[in-house]
Amino acid sequence: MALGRPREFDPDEALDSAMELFWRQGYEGTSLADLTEAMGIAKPSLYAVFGNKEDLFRKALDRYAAQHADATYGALNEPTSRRAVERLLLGLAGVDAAEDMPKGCLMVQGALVCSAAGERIRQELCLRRAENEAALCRRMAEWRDAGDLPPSADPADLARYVMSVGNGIAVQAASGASKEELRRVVEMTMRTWPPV
Amino acid sequence: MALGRPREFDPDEALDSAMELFWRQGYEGTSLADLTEAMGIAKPSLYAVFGNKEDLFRKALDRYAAQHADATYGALNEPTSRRAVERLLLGLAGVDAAEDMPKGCLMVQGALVCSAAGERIRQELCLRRAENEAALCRRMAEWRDAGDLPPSADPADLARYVMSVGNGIAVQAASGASKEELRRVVEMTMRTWPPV
DNA sequence: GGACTATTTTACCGATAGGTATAAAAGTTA
DNA sequence: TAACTTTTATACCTATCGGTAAAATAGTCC
Repeated sequence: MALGRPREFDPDEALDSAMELFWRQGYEGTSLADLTEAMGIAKPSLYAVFGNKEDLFRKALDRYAAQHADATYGALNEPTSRRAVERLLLGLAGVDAAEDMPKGCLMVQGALVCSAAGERIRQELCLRRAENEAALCRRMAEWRDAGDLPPSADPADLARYVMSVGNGIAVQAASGASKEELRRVVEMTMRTWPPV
Repeated sequence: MALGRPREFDPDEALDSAMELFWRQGYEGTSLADLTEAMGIAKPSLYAVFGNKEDLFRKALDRYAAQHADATYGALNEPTSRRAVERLLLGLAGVDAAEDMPKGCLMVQGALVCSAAGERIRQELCLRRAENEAALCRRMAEWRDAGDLPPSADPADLARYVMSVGNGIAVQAASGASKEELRRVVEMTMRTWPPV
């Protein structure tokens, strides 16, 4: 096995570097020259292992989800909406304002708007955000049906409200807000949960 | 007066076109070719009247503020925090999801992240968002001192919380949320105001 | 009508964008 | 050692980026 010349770089490490760069500068704000320099490889190696720029971004997005976002969305497993929403928002605040990582959320600032060339990536991010909101919406319905939320509560409205706060936290983080400041935003949101 | 060949385009109309394009595609996502096509003028005319791309964006930002944002922030003149915050958030929702305009907020999505070349514009937007939050913070202190908010209320925390919801609404709008959906986010936020 | 002035059009600039062809290099297998 | 396979580095491709020089054009003033 292991035919041919062995690869000189670790694809996972290189993907981490690409992810951090996309996170910090966005999809269209990151050039292939930026990427190859940060990843420590040349363009042909990048294309051989990761495909084109769009493929690489999708792989970086998957890695972002696995390493940073998924644990936060594990909050949906909490038995009560209060504990879940608090854990979710605190998790987002922690990821968005971590000391050693880019500020903000890759799923928000990776391609919030873009040129025509980046439209497919923008829609991909829109879809992922919508999926997260839909998952939260389904859980809201379960909590309501279990009596954890009032029968009059609208699951879609509650999910959209929580994700609005979460996305707002992402913008505040990208603007330089500290983790402690964001924690206080979460605290104020939770002080009045549920808002019905 | 009026020496020389008369200008064939209306600078205000051209600036409106540029503003809408920056609003829809962001600072770096909008090329000079995009701009000149939408504005209906050639590059030398653009440079003569508006300066370079960065100058043009700043002028578009000023026009955005004058035509769309300033009226919303007039909500700060309301005598009570409840009326002000509700008017502010409803105003943002209305601007961010207006039918005939790009979705979202230029001050958020104009340059939330960018390449090194756009860093000055990103900081300019950060500064403007911070100024808006600071203005809201000052009003919160006044409302608190006037007895409209509890003495324990922290103006900075309240302002950051409101702007988080506002920025979250901007992201939701850019993701396709309708004005009615955003209106319900505001309603839930106001149902528990103040969150102290 | 001619001089003057500002705007238009056209063509162009160097730098960089994403992407690839080619061939040298570094291993494994026989 | 020779054949084979994969990755490497180098050089290059076309298109587009932001920005500008030069000349043609369309008005006003005398």
